[in-house]
Amino acid sequence: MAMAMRLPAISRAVTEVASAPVGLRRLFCSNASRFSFLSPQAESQTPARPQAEPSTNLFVSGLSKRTTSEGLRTAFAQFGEVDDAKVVTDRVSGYSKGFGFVRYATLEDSAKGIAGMDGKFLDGWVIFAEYARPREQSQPYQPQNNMSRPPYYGNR
DNA sequence: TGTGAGCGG
Repeated sequence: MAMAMRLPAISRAVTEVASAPVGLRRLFCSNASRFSFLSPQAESQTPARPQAEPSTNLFVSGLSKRTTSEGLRTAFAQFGEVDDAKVVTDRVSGYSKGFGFVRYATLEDSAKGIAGMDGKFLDGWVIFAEYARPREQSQPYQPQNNMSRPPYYGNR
Protein backbone atom coordinates (compact mmCIF):
# COMPACT_ATOMS: atom_id res chain seq x y z
CA MET A 1 0.00 0.00 0.00
CA ALA A 2 2.98 2.21 0.38
CA MET A 3 3.41 1.97 -3.39
CA ALA A 4 0.03 3.50 -4.01
CA MET A 5 1.06 6.63 -2.13
CA ARG A 6 4.24 7.10 -4.11
CA LEU A 7 2.85 8.46 -7.35
CA PRO A 8 0.81 11.36 -5.92
CA ALA A 9 3.77 12.29 -3.74
CA ILE A 10 6.04 12.52 -6.78
CA SER A 11 3.65 14.59 -8.84
CA ARG A 12 3.19 16.93 -5.91
CA ALA A 13 6.94 17.32 -5.60
CA VAL A 14 7.23 18.10 -9.31
CA THR A 15 4.55 20.73 -9.02
CA GLU A 16 6.29 22.34 -6.08
CA VAL A 17 9.62 22.51 -7.89
CA ALA A 18 7.99 24.03 -10.94
CA SER A 19 6.26 26.70 -8.91
CA ALA A 20 9.28 27.58 -6.78
CA PRO A 21 11.03 30.88 -7.40
CA VAL A 22 13.83 30.61 -9.93
CA GLY A 23 16.60 31.04 -7.40
CA LEU A 24 15.27 28.08 -5.48
CA ARG A 25 14.57 26.10 -8.60
CA ARG A 26 18.18 26.14 -9.71
CA LEU A 27 18.91 24.28 -6.50
CA PHE A 28 16.85 21.40 -7.80
CA CYS A 29 17.37 21.63 -11.52
CA SER A 30 21.04 22.43 -12.01
CA ASN A 31 23.97 20.32 -10.91
CA ALA A 32 23.49 18.32 -7.74
CA SER A 33 26.93 19.29 -6.49
CA ARG A 34 25.56 22.70 -5.60
CA PHE A 35 22.98 21.21 -3.29
CA SER A 36 22.91 23.28 -0.16
CA PHE A 37 23.13 21.87 3.33
CA LEU A 38 22.37 25.18 4.96
CA SER A 39 19.44 25.50 7.29
CA PRO A 40 16.18 26.62 5.64
CA GLN A 41 16.34 30.08 7.18
CA ALA A 42 19.96 30.53 6.10
CA GLU A 43 19.02 29.61 2.55
CA SER A 44 16.18 32.06 2.40
CA GLN A 45 18.35 34.99 3.43
CA THR A 46 21.29 34.19 1.17
CA PRO A 47 20.23 34.30 -2.46
CA ALA A 48 23.29 32.89 -4.19
CA ARG A 49 22.47 34.76 -7.37
CA PRO A 50 20.09 37.69 -6.92
CA GLN A 51 17.46 38.20 -9.56
CA ALA A 52 18.04 40.76 -12.25
CA GLU A 53 16.69 44.27 -11.85
CA PRO A 54 13.01 44.60 -12.74
CA SER A 55 12.63 45.32 -16.42
CA THR A 56 9.98 45.36 -19.11
CA ASN A 57 12.08 42.76 -20.88
CA LEU A 58 11.79 39.13 -19.82
CA PHE A 59 14.10 36.21 -20.38
CA VAL A 60 12.12 33.04 -20.95
CA SER A 61 13.86 29.68 -20.85
CA GLY A 62 12.85 26.06 -20.91
CA LEU A 63 10.91 26.51 -24.12
CA SER A 64 9.94 23.65 -26.33
CA LYS A 65 11.88 23.64 -29.57
CA ARG A 66 8.56 23.87 -31.32
CA THR A 67 7.47 27.04 -29.59
CA THR A 68 7.50 29.98 -31.99
CA SER A 69 7.72 33.71 -31.36
CA GLU A 70 4.02 33.91 -32.11
CA GLY A 71 3.24 31.22 -29.58
CA LEU A 72 5.38 33.00 -27.04
CA ARG A 73 3.57 36.26 -27.68
CA THR A 74 0.08 34.84 -27.42
CA ALA A 75 0.93 33.02 -24.19
CA PHE A 76 2.35 36.10 -22.51
CA ALA A 77 -0.22 38.48 -23.95
CA GLN A 78 -2.79 37.08 -21.51
CA PHE A 79 -1.09 39.04 -18.75
CA GLY A 80 -0.30 42.36 -20.39
CA GLU A 81 0.54 44.28 -23.52
CA VAL A 82 3.42 42.59 -25.30
CA ASP A 83 5.57 44.89 -27.39
CA ASP A 84 7.87 42.23 -28.70
CA ALA A 85 8.33 38.50 -28.34
CA LYS A 86 11.12 36.51 -29.89
CA VAL A 87 12.32 32.95 -29.72
CA VAL A 88 16.06 32.86 -30.28
CA THR A 89 16.94 30.54 -33.12
CA ASP A 90 20.17 29.24 -34.52
CA ARG A 91 21.15 31.30 -37.53
CA VAL A 92 22.06 28.42 -39.78
CA SER A 93 19.77 25.60 -38.71
CA GLY A 94 16.80 27.81 -37.90
CA TYR A 95 16.05 25.67 -34.87
CA SER A 96 14.95 27.23 -31.64
CA LYS A 97 17.60 27.47 -28.97
CA GLY A 98 14.95 26.85 -26.36
CA PHE A 99 14.80 30.34 -24.93
CA GLY A 100 13.50 33.72 -25.92
CA PHE A 101 12.60 37.21 -24.86
CA VAL A 102 9.31 38.97 -24.20
CA ARG A 103 9.12 42.73 -23.92
CA TYR A 104 6.07 44.23 -22.25
CA ALA A 105 4.85 47.78 -22.57
CA THR A 106 5.11 48.49 -18.84
CA LEU A 107 6.88 47.21 -15.74
CA GLU A 108 3.52 46.31 -14.23
CA ASP A 109 2.73 44.08 -17.18
CA SER A 110 6.12 42.40 -17.11
CA ALA A 111 5.66 41.65 -13.41
CA LYS A 112 2.29 40.14 -14.16
CA GLY A 113 3.85 38.20 -17.00
CA ILE A 114 6.35 36.58 -14.66
CA ALA A 115 3.70 35.85 -12.09
CA GLY A 116 1.42 34.39 -14.73
CA MET A 117 3.87 32.37 -16.80
CA ASP A 118 6.85 31.42 -14.63
CA GLY A 119 6.76 27.72 -13.89
CA LYS A 120 3.81 27.16 -16.19
CA PHE A 121 3.51 24.83 -19.13
CA LEU A 122 3.90 25.98 -22.70
CA ASP A 123 3.75 23.43 -25.49
CA GLY A 124 4.31 20.69 -22.96
CA TRP A 125 7.36 22.18 -21.26
CA VAL A 126 7.73 23.95 -17.94
CA ILE A 127 9.04 27.38 -18.81
CA PHE A 128 10.93 29.85 -16.64
CA ALA A 129 10.25 33.56 -16.90
CA GLU A 130 12.49 36.12 -15.23
CA TYR A 131 13.67 39.65 -15.77
CA ALA A 132 16.19 39.82 -18.57
CA ARG A 133 19.63 41.04 -17.69
CA PRO A 134 20.48 44.35 -19.30
CA ARG A 135 22.29 43.56 -22.49
CA GLU A 136 26.00 44.21 -22.62
CA GLN A 137 27.71 45.10 -25.89
CA SER A 138 24.62 46.88 -27.09
CA GLN A 139 23.30 47.77 -30.45
CA PRO A 140 25.72 47.66 -33.40
CA TYR A 141 26.52 44.01 -33.92
CA GLN A 142 30.12 43.12 -33.16
CA PRO A 143 31.49 39.66 -33.73
CA GLN A 144 32.89 37.93 -30.66
CA ASN A 145 36.11 36.72 -32.19
CA ASN A 146 38.52 39.08 -33.89
CA MET A 147 38.86 37.88 -37.46
CA SER A 148 39.73 41.28 -38.84
CA ARG A 149 43.35 40.26 -39.29
CA PRO A 150 44.27 37.18 -41.29
CA PRO A 151 46.20 34.47 -39.42
CA TYR A 152 49.99 34.78 -39.47
CA TYR A 153 51.73 31.62 -40.61
CA GLY A 154 55.28 32.96 -40.36
CA ASN A 155 57.51 33.71 -43.29
CA ARG A 156 56.12 37.21 -43.62
C1' DT B 1 16.80 11.23 -30.18
C1' DG B 2 17.95 19.17 -32.83
C1' DT B 3 18.98 15.03 -24.73
C1' DG B 4 17.91 20.79 -22.48
C1' DA B 5 21.75 24.94 -19.52
C1' DG B 6 21.20 29.35 -20.86
C1' DC B 7 20.67 36.03 -21.75
C1' DG B 8 19.65 37.56 -28.42
C1' DG B 9 22.27 39.17 -34.45
